[in-house]
Amino acid sequence: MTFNAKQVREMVKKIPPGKVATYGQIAGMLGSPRAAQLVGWILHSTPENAKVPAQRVVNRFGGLAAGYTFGGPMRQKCELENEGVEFKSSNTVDLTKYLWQPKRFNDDQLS
DNA sequence: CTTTTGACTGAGT
DNA sequence: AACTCAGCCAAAA
Repeated sequence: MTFNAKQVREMVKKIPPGKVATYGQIAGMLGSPRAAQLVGWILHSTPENAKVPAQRVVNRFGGLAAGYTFGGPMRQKCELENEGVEFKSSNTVDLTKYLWQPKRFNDDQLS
C-alpha cells in the first residue's frame, strides 16, 4: 500500500496538542519507514486549507523544517508554544517529552 | 509521457 | 565522530 497525501494529512491531524511527531514515524506507520521524504514533501504541498497542523511534524532532531510555511519557522515555534510544547534553542523541542508516542498503530490511528 | 526534486532518515565509509 | 550514499514515493516541470 502506498500512502496518499490524504493519508498523511489525516495522520498529522491526529497528532495530539502539545505533542510532536517525526517524519520517519509517520512514514513508518503508513507502511514505508524510508519514505520520510515523502511525508515532508506532501506536507509541503499540503495547502493550509487542509488545516493540517504541520507545525507538529518535525524532523528527527525535533527541529522545525527549513523554510516551513508562510510567515517563517518563528511563527510555527509560536504556535507550538501555544499548544504547550516547550522549545529549546534554535526551534527545537524536547522529543523525550513531546514526541507523540501512540501505544499502537491500528485502525483507530489510521482512521 | 519522462525527469527532477524535495519540509527525511538510516546505513555505510 | 563527520561525511557520503542510497532509498522511499508524490507532485511539478
